[in-house]
Amino acid sequence: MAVEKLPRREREKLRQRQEILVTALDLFSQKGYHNVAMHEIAEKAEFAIGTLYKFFQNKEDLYKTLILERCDDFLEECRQILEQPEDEVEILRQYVHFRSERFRNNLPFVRLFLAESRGVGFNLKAGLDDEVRTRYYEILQCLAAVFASGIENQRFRKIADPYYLAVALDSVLDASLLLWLDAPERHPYPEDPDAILNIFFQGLIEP
Amino acid sequence: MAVEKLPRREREKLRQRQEILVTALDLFSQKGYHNVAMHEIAEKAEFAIGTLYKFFQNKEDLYKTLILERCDDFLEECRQILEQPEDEVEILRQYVHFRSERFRNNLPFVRLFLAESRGVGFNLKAGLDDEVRTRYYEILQCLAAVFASGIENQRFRKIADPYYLAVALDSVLDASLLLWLDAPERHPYPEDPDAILNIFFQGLIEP
DNA sequence: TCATATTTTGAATGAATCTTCATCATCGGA
DNA sequence: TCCGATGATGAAGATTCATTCAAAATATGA
Repeated sequence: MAVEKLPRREREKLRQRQEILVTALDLFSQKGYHNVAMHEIAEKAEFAIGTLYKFFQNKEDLYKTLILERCDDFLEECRQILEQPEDEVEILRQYVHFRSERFRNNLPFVRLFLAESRGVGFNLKAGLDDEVRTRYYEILQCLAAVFASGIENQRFRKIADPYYLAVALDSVLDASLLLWLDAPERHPYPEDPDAILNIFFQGLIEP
Repeated sequence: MAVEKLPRREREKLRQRQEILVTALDLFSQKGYHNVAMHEIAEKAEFAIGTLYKFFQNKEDLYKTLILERCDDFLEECRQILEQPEDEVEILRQYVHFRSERFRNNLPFVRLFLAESRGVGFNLKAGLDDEVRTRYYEILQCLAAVFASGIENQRFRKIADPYYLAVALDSVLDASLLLWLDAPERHPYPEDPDAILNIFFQGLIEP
């Protein structure tokens, strides 16, 4: 985004802003919105409290910005994968792979994202979840389109509504990643996307 | 539990306690732990604040009691269904049916339960989630045992580890119920357990 | 180097709210 | 009916914490 073109002072400002956001993300995802005090963020980020208020109107604004900015990045990447003109199975594989990696490398964000997108994030008075969920639905729609296309050209059997399949895949994906997160020694990180996809691809009951 | 045997005064006390718990559950599930004040619970339950402290040590104790008591009831009911000496498919049907009904009839509790059991409930400083999750894992184990038994006697194909199948079924179940909760007009309440089970029973890809 | 503009700082403020406890109301037996 | 015990009450105390803003520090440019 042509960050280099900005005057030195402006670049410096952006860097500070990022530093605050990263620190805040860390703390929020560990302890939850209400268990993190502004002075804690300030201290850990090595700024004075007042400085936080130069960048963000208030605590809620800081939190919202944090979630929504990252949410947009994340969902844009999902969209790019899902809208490739590729073979449906291949797209699903890539999608599962991407989500897994994202999960592994952005744990702090993912924890908050899950809370907000699942509608069980009670952090803000006026739920942020609406905004996050609206965005999340768009991705589910993209994912549903992949299933629909697969059914259309008869690669998939129509075992359920495409949107419903999208929801199911996503929830299984998140659940299996949470499993790994909880007990990495017992549940290995799912390197192979097919381990997850097989649930959908292979029927459980003997034919 | 032989409630009738208690002296009148004791029964009266229990009733009040229940009333407080129900009111608190309602509020917590609507607004989240930190957005509910003790005076709010007191007012809505039509008691004085001091009275709440006759029954519970503090706010955290009230919340924990609330969750854990109901959690135990809920999980005990799950266990009874899962441990029947029945046909595996039939058990799964009953389980899905029971969970759906429980969801529909105990929305306030379910929202909190999901938040705590999924490890995205940031309410208490010293996470309640550990205690809820330990209990939840037990149920997943029971569910896994059903899958294992089905695989054992060749009713099911071994498409994945039983515990993993349990996690997958549960997450799809919750996701599809949340779908209904979000937009009942678009996503009808899943009356038929098979609508959910089919995802597992039928493979997606054309053989 | 100095005067001015800009940025950073963190102590002070004040609002929210958990918790306590002295006081008041109610009940049961004499 | 009266009295002591038990239970209920909610105002006041204590604490926590988001936010402000006057003052200090730093940067800019002449």
